[in-house]
Amino acid sequence: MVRTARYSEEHFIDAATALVAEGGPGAATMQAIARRVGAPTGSIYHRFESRSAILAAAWNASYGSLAGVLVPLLQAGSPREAALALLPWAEEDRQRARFLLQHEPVTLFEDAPPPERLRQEMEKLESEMDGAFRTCIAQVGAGASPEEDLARAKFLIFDAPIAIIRPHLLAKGAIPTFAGQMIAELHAAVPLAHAGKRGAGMRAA
Amino acid sequence: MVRTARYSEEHFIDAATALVAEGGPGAATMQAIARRVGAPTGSIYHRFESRSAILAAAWNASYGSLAGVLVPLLQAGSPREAALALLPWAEEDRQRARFLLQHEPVTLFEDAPPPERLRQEMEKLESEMDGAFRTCIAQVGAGASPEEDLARAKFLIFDAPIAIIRPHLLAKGAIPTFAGQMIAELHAAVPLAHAGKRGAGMRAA
DNA sequence: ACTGTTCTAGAATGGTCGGTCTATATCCTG
DNA sequence: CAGGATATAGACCGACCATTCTAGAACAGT
Repeated sequence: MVRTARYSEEHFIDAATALVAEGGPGAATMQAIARRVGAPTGSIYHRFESRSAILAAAWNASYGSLAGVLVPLLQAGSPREAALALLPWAEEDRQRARFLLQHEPVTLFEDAPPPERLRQEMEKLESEMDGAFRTCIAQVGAGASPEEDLARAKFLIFDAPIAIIRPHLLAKGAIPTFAGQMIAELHAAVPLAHAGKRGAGMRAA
Repeated sequence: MVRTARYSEEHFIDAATALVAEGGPGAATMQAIARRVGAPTGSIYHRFESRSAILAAAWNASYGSLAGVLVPLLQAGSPREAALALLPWAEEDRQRARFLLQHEPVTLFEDAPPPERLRQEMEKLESEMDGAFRTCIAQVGAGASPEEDLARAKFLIFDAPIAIIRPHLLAKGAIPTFAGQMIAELHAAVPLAHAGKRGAGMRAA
C-alpha cells in the first residue's frame, strides 16, 4: 500500500551525529545531513519536523546508549565499575561519545526548541540517569549534603572519566591503556563517600 | 589628524566572548556583536578582518588570561596551587571561563581559519602552556612515559578541576566551597608522580 | 577655517540556511 | 493489475548571515 522507504530515521540520525561529533552543531546543516546520507533535503522532513528534531533525536540516541551502560551499574551500587564502563562504551561508539562529550545540550538548540515529544524524552533520560546516581549514593552511603554528594558522584563516575578520555577521543588514535588505570586509581584513592573520618575528612594536607 | 575611535577592539572582543559564553559560537554573529556594543556592523571591520579574527582574538584573550594565572605556578613546580588557582580565576572572570571551558577551539572556526597573525598567537599560547606543564612535571618528578606523565598532569591540574567547576559555571549560582575541597582532596589522594611504589603502582584494588 | 585621514553609520550584496512545494516514482493492498 | 498512500527528488522561498560599499562625521595639524 505504500512505497518502501529508502532512507530510515536512523540514517539521518547517524549522519547528524557524525557531523556534530566532527564539526560541532553548526556543521550539521540540513543540507550536510542530506548530502551525507545521499538523500534530497526534502526527504528529511518526512521523518523529522525540524532541524531541532533531528538534533534532539541524535542526542537521545547517544545519551540513551550511555544510560543503557551506566544506569544498571549505578543501580547495582558499583560506582567504580560504572566509571570504568565508560571506556569500552566510548571506544565502541566513538561518534556518539564525541557527540555527547563536547557539547552541552544548551548550545544544540540555540534557536528553535525541539518538539515536545523529544523534549520529554530528553528529560526522562536525564532524570533516569539522575535517579540512578542518587540510588548509587544511597547504597554506598553518603557523607555530606545531598547536593555535595551528588556533585561528588557525578564527578567521580562521569565527568572525571570523561575528562580523561576526551583528549583521546578528539585525537584520532585509540584510547591508551593508562586511561583505564587512571580511572581505577582515582576510584581507589578518592572514595565516593569519603570514608568515616570525623567531619568532612576531605581537607587536604 | 584622525577621528577618535568610539568603540575599541576590547569592546568587540568582550561582546563576542559574552555571546559565545552564553549561547555557543553560533550565537556570536557579527550583527549580534555589533548590537551588543551598540555599533554598526561595518565598524567591526575597521578592527577585525573577519569573524574568525574576532573569535580568535577572544580565544587568545581568554586563554591568555588563564595562562597568566597557571603558567607561573606550573613553572614554580606547584601543581596543587595551580589547580586551586583555577577557582578564583573562574569566579572573577566568569565569561572568559565559560568561553574557554565549553568549546573546543576546533568548532570555533568551522568555516574560515583565522588570520595568520592570530593563529600564531594561539599556537604560541598553547605551546607556552604546554611547556609549563612539562617544566612542572620535570620538577616534581615523573613516573611513566612522557606521554602518560603529561596526560596525568593535564588531568590533575586542568581538566579535573574544570570538570568540577563546570556545572557551577553553567548554572547561574556561585561556585560552592566544596568544589575547592574536592580539588584539594584530589591532589592529596592522587599524586602527580604516583609515588615510588614498585612498578606503576596505580592499579586499583 | 581648511584639509586629510580615520572613523561611524547603515544600506546593499551575494550566498547559504531552514523549511515548503510540486512533480514523480514505488509498491502494498484489494 | 490497477489505486492510492507514502516515499523520493529537487526546485523554490523568505530570512539571515558575513562582508562590502557609499556617505558623511569628527578630529589633529596647519
